[in-house]
Amino acid sequence: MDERTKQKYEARARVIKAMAHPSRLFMVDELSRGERCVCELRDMIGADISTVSKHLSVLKDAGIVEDEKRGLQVFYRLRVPCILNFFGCVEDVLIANARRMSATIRK
Amino acid sequence: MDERTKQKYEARARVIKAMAHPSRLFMVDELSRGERCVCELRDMIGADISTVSKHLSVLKDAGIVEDEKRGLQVFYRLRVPCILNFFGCVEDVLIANARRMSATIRK
DNA sequence: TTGTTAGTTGGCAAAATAACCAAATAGGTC
DNA sequence: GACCTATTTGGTTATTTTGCCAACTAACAA
Repeated sequence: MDERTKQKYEARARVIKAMAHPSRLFMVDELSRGERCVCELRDMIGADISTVSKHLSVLKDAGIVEDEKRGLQVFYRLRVPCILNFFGCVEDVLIANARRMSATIRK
Repeated sequence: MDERTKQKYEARARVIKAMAHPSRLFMVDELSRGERCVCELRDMIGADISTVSKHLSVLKDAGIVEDEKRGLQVFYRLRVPCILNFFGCVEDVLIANARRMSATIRK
């Protein structure tokens, strides 16, 4: 694998890695319904606000969300809505896994 | 966030996390073109075969690939082809990022 | 200017990942 | 059986990721 190809997959992996956490996945899903401020997400997730803020900055660094400060609050929104296509397929994988599990149990 | 919701996002995150590595992303891409044995993937990736094997077992545990032993070799193939939809959107994010970068530089 | 609220940043300890080597296993060949 | 080859598994070390707390900044209000 040449250097250029390697870099291509590293760049892709950075984006996917940014979503590879339950809280961040939840944020993406929630932001798909419209912008939210950090405090709203903190209330929904129930973690320390500094934790939520860091998760959001991971998504922001990956280019998945963007932020806008209005008054005291910072609102985040999805920058690339197609990111939602992920969920459909991930769900398919989970459904297939569930089927496999029950098939295994029956054996 | 109630326990059930939390578990839903944890399950999704496990699938996405399984793809969140350059080598594993490459494997998924490569397997989309047809099944490959471990040694073929090792040759393409250039890592130790034990490393490649462990990456494949991560994908397998997540339900993304399945394996079949034939003779001495073990062949892996995609179990859920829709996983490829990921790439299109990830690419969109990267393109948007590149635009943002050059816009920032111009400032 | 003092206080209050919303959010970010730095630092730290715990947990999870990654890559390699060595050893074990499994399928074949001689 | 002895001997390859392909792959998996166990163990170790290095690196990265997480989550919390405390300290800091920004916007606004009294």
